[in-house]
Amino acid sequence: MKDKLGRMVRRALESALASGQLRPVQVLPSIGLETPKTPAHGDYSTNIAMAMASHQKRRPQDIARIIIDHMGDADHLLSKTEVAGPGFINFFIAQDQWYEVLRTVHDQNKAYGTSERGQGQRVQVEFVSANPTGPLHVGHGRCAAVGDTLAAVLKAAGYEVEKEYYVNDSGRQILTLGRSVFLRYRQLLGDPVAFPMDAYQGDYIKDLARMLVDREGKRLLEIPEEEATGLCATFAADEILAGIREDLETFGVSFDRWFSEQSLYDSGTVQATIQDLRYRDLVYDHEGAVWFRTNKFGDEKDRVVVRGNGLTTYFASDIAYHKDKLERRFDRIIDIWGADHHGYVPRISASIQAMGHDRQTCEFILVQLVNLLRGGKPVAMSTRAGEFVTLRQVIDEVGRDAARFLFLLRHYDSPLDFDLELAKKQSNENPVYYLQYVHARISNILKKAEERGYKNRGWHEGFPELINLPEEIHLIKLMARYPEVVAQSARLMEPHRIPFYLKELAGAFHAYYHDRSSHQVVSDDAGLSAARLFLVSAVRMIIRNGLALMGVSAPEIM
RNA sequence: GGGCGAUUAGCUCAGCGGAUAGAGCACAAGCCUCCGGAGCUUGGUGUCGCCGGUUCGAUUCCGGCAUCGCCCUCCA
Repeated sequence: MKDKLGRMVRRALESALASGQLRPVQVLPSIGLETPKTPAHGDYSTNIAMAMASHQKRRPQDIARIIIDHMGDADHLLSKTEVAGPGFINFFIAQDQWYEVLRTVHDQNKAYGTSERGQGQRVQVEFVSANPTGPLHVGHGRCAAVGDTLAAVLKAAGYEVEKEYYVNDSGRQILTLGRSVFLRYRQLLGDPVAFPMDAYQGDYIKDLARMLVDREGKRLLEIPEEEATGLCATFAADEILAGIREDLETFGVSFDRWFSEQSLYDSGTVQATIQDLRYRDLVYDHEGAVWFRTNKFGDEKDRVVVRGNGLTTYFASDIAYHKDKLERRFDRIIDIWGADHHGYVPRISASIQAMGHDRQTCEFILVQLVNLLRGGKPVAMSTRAGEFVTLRQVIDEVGRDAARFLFLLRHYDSPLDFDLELAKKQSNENPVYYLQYVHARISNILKKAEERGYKNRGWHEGFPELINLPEEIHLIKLMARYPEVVAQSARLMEPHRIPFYLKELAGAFHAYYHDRSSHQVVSDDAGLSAARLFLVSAVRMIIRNGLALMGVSAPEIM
């Protein structure tokens, strides 16, 4: 609808320019169509006349009038066009055109809302990527929900999307993990060895040690400590990673690829990358360490890639990792991180640029922290002491649907208060049920309709023009906006726009549904019933499609 | 001290440079002979943190200031 109108305005503008009634322009201005807040301002409006006013040296109202005079409307899309306010052109869509929206929704069904704006460009979305040194916690859950939904939204917008999890299965934190497990292992076997503060404190370390005792007995005490620690590290990391995969699967998040950091060392990519940088004089030696000239590319200072002790930093493998990503020829690379990593952005951007790519190729989404509450009171969390509420616990307590939905109900820029009690409430304070309820309700209506002899097929044979109440047209207008919402969500990389839109649609439906005196869907009037079934089943499709983008189920009964 | 983000109704938050800034919660009063009350209807609030700038037009963009959060290791 909007696209169609946009093309009409463009043609009118071109025609007006060709006629000489408007001064020639270097480039055709882009035509912004928006949905006015007030219905009195039409279904769509454009500010094009005001935008051109200064260049044209004429009153916006005059320009608007000229454009309108050049507009053709062969399809009778519009019922009224007017110039209003300081120079807006307001368009009123003819009522019968809205029925087309219902047909489109039904014809496209699960594809309704998708678009081609991505033109098949390849996008990689990397998210979660938590170290395999402990279970996922709520913060990772938010990143998982945001990343998975963004990927789905981008896919719906015509991008080819790959989801990836970067596994930090190398480096010091893995050694610490191995050491922690080995110490717990020794303790379990009666060795009263001290457990230091810098080891991982969580109870899951003890569980892993217990598994090792069951599996290996005392064997690890009889081999060199370094070897034993290494075995513990590999064992623990594998177990924890398996747990992470399982948790994410339960959360409905799947990845196309799990990329191992260690593989970058095994293949020599890290060393090769540093060599390459050295060859191009992008790294230098200083005080025994090797530094990357990130400062030359916008970072506040240079960064160490090889420490004085000869070990590479996390940053070193991350450069190699991003080099690998770049070589995989994605058109866009999106990294989703917790906001506490924001200081890392400039150095990654710097390294992208240093490797000869446009720094814009890699985009970053920084997801703010999650404050976990229970009944309004903060839940104590300390990773250091190993006390945190895991994603698994949250899913078990409030359910996957509520968790995913609530994680998406804030712009990722804002810190999120996640209240466990609220998430469990089946009331109007908890919006996820509000949406699912619409789906269940309409499902029930359709079921009742079938029982009364209205066959599914028959709805299409109804007369949509019987749908003509203002509330009904309002619902259709909302439905017409859905593809724009998805496209916008993709363009701005803002998944939260989906649940906000769906809440609005759900509210409009509930209001419609409740006025039974004039809106009874299934009645004795067969034609009207068929038409209204056509309307509400379209609502159901959109609710289902939107929830699907968020990874939230659309139940038929609740 | 430096960086990033935020600041909109009592609370939690939406808001694509546009016209009279919205929603949910909370509070109050109503609504089931009915296709599911996990619902609906009706009530009213705002110096859009402050000061400048750009613009025909700024809650929106830019700069400064204030406040809050996070970060600032040869940690990951």
